[in-house]
Amino acid sequence: MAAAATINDVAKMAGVSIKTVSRVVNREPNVRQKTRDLVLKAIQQLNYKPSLAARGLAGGRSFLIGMMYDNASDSFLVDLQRGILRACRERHYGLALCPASRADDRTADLMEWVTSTQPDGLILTPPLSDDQGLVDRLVEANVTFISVSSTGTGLGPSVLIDEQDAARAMAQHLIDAGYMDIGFIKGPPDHTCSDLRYRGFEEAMNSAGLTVKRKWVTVGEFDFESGVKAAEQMLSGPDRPMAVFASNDDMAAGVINVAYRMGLNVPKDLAVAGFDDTPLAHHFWPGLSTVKQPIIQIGQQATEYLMGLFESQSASEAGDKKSKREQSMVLPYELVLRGSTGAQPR
Amino acid sequence: MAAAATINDVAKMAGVSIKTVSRVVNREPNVRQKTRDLVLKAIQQLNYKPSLAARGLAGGRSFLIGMMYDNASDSFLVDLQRGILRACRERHYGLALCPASRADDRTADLMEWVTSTQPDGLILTPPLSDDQGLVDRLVEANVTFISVSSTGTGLGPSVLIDEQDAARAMAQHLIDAGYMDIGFIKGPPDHTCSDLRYRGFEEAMNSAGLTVKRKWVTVGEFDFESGVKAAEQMLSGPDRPMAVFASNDDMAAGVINVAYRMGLNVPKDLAVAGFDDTPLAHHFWPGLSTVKQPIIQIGQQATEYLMGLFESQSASEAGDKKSKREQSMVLPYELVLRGSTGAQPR
DNA sequence: ACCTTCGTTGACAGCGCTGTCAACTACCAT
DNA sequence: ATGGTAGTTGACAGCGCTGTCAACGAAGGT
Repeated sequence: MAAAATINDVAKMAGVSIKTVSRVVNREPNVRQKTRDLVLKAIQQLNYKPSLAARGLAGGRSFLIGMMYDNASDSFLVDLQRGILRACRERHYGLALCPASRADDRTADLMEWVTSTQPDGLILTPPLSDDQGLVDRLVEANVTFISVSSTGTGLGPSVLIDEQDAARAMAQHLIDAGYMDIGFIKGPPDHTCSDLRYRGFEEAMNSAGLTVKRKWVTVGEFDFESGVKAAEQMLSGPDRPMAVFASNDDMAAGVINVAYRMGLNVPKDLAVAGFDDTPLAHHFWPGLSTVKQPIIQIGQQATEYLMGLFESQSASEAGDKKSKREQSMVLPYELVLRGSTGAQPR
Repeated sequence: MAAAATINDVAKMAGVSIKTVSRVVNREPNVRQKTRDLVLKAIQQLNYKPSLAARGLAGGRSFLIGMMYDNASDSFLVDLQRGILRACRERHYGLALCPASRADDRTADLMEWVTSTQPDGLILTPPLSDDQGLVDRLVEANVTFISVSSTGTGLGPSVLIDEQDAARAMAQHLIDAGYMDIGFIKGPPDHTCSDLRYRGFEEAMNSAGLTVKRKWVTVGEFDFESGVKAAEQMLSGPDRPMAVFASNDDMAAGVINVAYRMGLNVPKDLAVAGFDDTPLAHHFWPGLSTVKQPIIQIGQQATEYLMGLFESQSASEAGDKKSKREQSMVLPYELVLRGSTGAQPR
């Protein structure tokens, strides 16, 4: 393993003290431009990379971003990681993963992970970001965090899309395509997005003068099986909807699956729409119309925002914690229309 | 943030020196059982977790396992991470992710990541584990690594299933089910498993006295689109196979997709088999018959093996590097039979 | 000219741990 | 007893970096 250059080498080469190098690396103020250039040049020439371990040990920080997740879809996790890593790489941060356990006392487990890993900031994915108990403990432990794809509990900032508007737009698309009788499969109530997506659907229906039939609204678990179950229930009676809007793709896949089994043609006999644009969505025939969240971007932005948070926090220390809270960053979604709602064949 | 206990606290509580605590934490020999118990008790009571940063800095190690990947399927990545994390957690190691860039000089990029992150060990996933250029550079840089789900280049150990036998078994299943004319979609040639899977298929065909028709063997890219392309080609002529065995699920999904479009009933008109058991496989109707690799277990075992490697390496230092090489660990696969090959409906 | 203030820089301690090495304790064979 | 060996423990330096604080020089006010 090639011996990596240390801060000492850089200092010697630039003819300054190691402290000055440290200042340059950390973008601290009060370094003359000339000196800074000198140091930067030396850093480049030696291909110097600061040691996370040493920085962490000396500075009392870990240079780690934590990502806590549970139960999320694989593609969501991988894309989010991609975004986070992209942001981390520039600033020489590392990513520490924390999959939630299935243990009884999950919150305690997670908090133990936090205190033992000591990440400088934490990214929460749903449904953890909607877990009031967990969030309370995090605030109490003074951990800087941000949630993604969820409004969260109102106790931390978040990066997300306008879920309600996205659902409204998709429902509108169904209505525009001539589908009047539309069923809806909600997500589990512990995800705040479940409610928002439903409200968007409702909004579109109402403004089109259509009524939402109670018996065509069911609750699922965001997984394939619950989509199957919901569809079986919704499609079995003589009075069945012309379209089903599922709160996510996995459940929509379940609906399509049931439709096939019942010999229904999609989209002729039944239109189906999903949410999330998982790889699944375009592997189906016909392709599944869905809402695409810019997950990678969400991950990257959330990470950058998070870093800004704890860097400013340690600078000003006490004080304006509250001012930073409750802020959220809304990114644009994309309606992806495929064959399952009668759009172009793929 | 609750102040975490340090090694000093533990030492004081147990009435020993910090060095002894260190020995216990690191499972070093030559500590009396009585002393060890005393220390362990103190560790438990204080809920002491050693600081990765300090350990790394002092010991010249990073306590990080690196995971390098490129282009793998999301579910593979997430499951592998799960396994690795499981192994890491016990031993207080961290996981550092390194997604390969699309850059021209990918190898240089990866090596830079290695020298800057300094993981104690590296886990390579296909196709990186089959990249001779990369592996050579790793050996040269004296990095301890292991590959998963791939025989690799013969330069490092690996943890995997018997791909050839698995493919043989699946092909045998098709033959037993009465399918005689079977097409095959290979994976890309830079994955060693592509060849192995094909050989297993060939083996089964030959031993059943069936001939492999050249025009029914195509090469794909392990993605959905290439499955579509291969299927279109294979199924368009008047002389088409009764079954298609695709080297992975994504391509098999492409085949099923084309079958639907062409109005073919699966499995009546066309049986389809895949490989990997991605979530996709049971989201389709009918369910896709496939081979399940115990990915989580592979990740865990690979990690444990890897740790054993570099721990023994630093102990004996020079010497038997070669004896450890070329070893591989074979885990059992599972044939998952679903509707797409005429097995029970789901 | 003087003192003040601010911007710029470096000396130095120490973060929590491990490696080295020396000391000390058994215990065995002579 | 005597020496030798192996097992057990602790003192201490130092890993690469940052925080603190003090020193220095330049700019501005009187």
